[in-house]
This record gives sequence, C-alpha cells and structure tokens, in this order.
Amino acid sequence: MPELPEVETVKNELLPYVVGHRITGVTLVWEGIVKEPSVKEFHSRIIGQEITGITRHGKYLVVSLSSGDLLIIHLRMTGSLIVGQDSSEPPKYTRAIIHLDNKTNIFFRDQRKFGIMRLVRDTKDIDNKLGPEPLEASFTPAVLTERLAKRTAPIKALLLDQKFIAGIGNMYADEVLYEARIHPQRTGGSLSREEVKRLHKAIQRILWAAIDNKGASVDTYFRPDGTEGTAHFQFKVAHGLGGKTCPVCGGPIERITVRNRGTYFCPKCQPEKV
DNA sequence: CCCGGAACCTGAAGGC
DNA sequence: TGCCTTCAGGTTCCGG
Repeated sequence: MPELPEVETVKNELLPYVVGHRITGVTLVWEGIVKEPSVKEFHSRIIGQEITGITRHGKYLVVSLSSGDLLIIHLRMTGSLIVGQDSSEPPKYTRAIIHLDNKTNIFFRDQRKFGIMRLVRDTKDIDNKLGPEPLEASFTPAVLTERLAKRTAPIKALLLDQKFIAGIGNMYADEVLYEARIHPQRTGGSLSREEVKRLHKAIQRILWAAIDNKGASVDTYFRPDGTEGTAHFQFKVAHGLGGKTCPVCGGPIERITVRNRGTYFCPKCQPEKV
C-alpha cells in the first residue's frame, strides 16, 4: 500500500528519469484511470509537454508540465509507477503508459483499478482535503496537541483521516501507535501531554525510517526501478504480524477492527487504560 | 463540523 | 479441481 514513505520514494526515484523530458504520448490501456478532463482533452493537453518537476502532497503525486498544467496521480492501494524502455513489454495490470522522448516509458500498474490520474490547473482541490504534512518543520507537538483537542474519534481513525494529518495509511498508523505505546481505540482528546509527545515523535521517526528504507513492499508496491523497498522488514506489528510475538514484552500481537480497518497492536505495551 | 459505516473495485486466498 | 465467499484498504459519500 503506497503511503507517504512509498509515494515519497516514487517521487524521488522517478525524478531523474523524467525531468526535462517531453511526453510524446499516453496509452490508456484502461480509460477509466483518467478522472478529469475528458480522455480527448487529456491527450491534447498532455502530449508535447515537458515534465518540469514532481512534488508530493500527502499520498498524491503532482507532476508539473511546461504548459502550467499539473498531472495529479494517486496510486491508492495497488498502484505503482514502473520505469521501462519503449520496447519493453508492459507489466501485468498496466492501466496506462506515459511515453517520453528519451525512449523511456512510465508504466502505471494497478491491480484493483482504484488509482487515478487528473489533469488540473492548480492543486487547490487536493490541498483542501489534506491536513498538515507530518515531516514538515511546522508540524510541531503543539500543532498535534491542538488538532487532537476535544476529538472523540479513536486515535487510529484520526491518523487515517487525511484531513487530520496527511500521508498516513493503515500500515504506518499501526506502527506509529505501537512505537508510541498508545492503544488504537483511545480517543484523540484523551491523550496526555506525554502521550502526544510520544505520538509526534513516533510519527516522524517511523515515516523517516520508512523513507530511508525506500518504502514497504508488503502488497504490490515496487520502486520505479522494479525493486522492492525494505521498510516492512522493520515492522513490529503492522500488516499481518498478528499472532506473532511483540519484540518488547514477548506477548502476542492482536488483531482488532477499528473503523472497518484491520488493526494490529500489542495489548500489553499499548494498554486501553493508562 | 464531527463521527461512523458502507460503497467502490478486483484478485488472492481459504473453505468445502 | 472448481465454485463460492471473504478479505484487502484509500477515498468518497451519506446519514445522524
């Protein structure tokens, strides 16, 4: 599942292949991947444009074009962007191919067809959906404290809410709460000052460590060169480690459901009552 | 605004 | 072997 560290890695590793190059064509193997504008207008506006940069907003990739248009890409759950040669066979589940003038193809693979592309003039509509970027300097413990105040939703649900904080998904939410020793069902507003500090630190440490490891290849995530990230080797609880042993207390990792999402945690190290 | 639940989608995995 | 059900989860929508 591409979350902030995976999307950040895709951005970083895609950049050298694409910046300064022109898009010579886009093959839409599945047209439904383009949400906006019409397929016809999408083609006419994107072909011939030079890629000038890529940024990340939460889990969104924003590819800037010389025309001023922005190509917004969201990989959702099973999407990946793989670099290949013009002559290479499209990987399985390829939904779109971006052809560049350097004989390079970007293959947009996506098993479940949830990923999207959108051509827009500005990023207002995605930025309005996103809370603070957790790795920016402006995301301080005080900011987190203020946002948690009076919230009655479980902390796990808040971490998954992109408007509360951008970029965290199901895997990293579990890892962060484990690291912070906070039970996923605790309500946001009930966290002590000490717990909020631990949570803030855990968010930044877990996400930076995952970026250092080029993301977690637990499902269908691959780096643009087709290799796997290694962040999942550091997971203590997330993604199917239920039943395994907590590395700290030796007790079993449990699985519960929070907001219809599989949630892994250690009941001993993350007690419900403090 | 806040909260929770369901829907969207498709392939993998498990039960029988 | 094969049919059927269940599960996975980022985002969006809807109801209270």
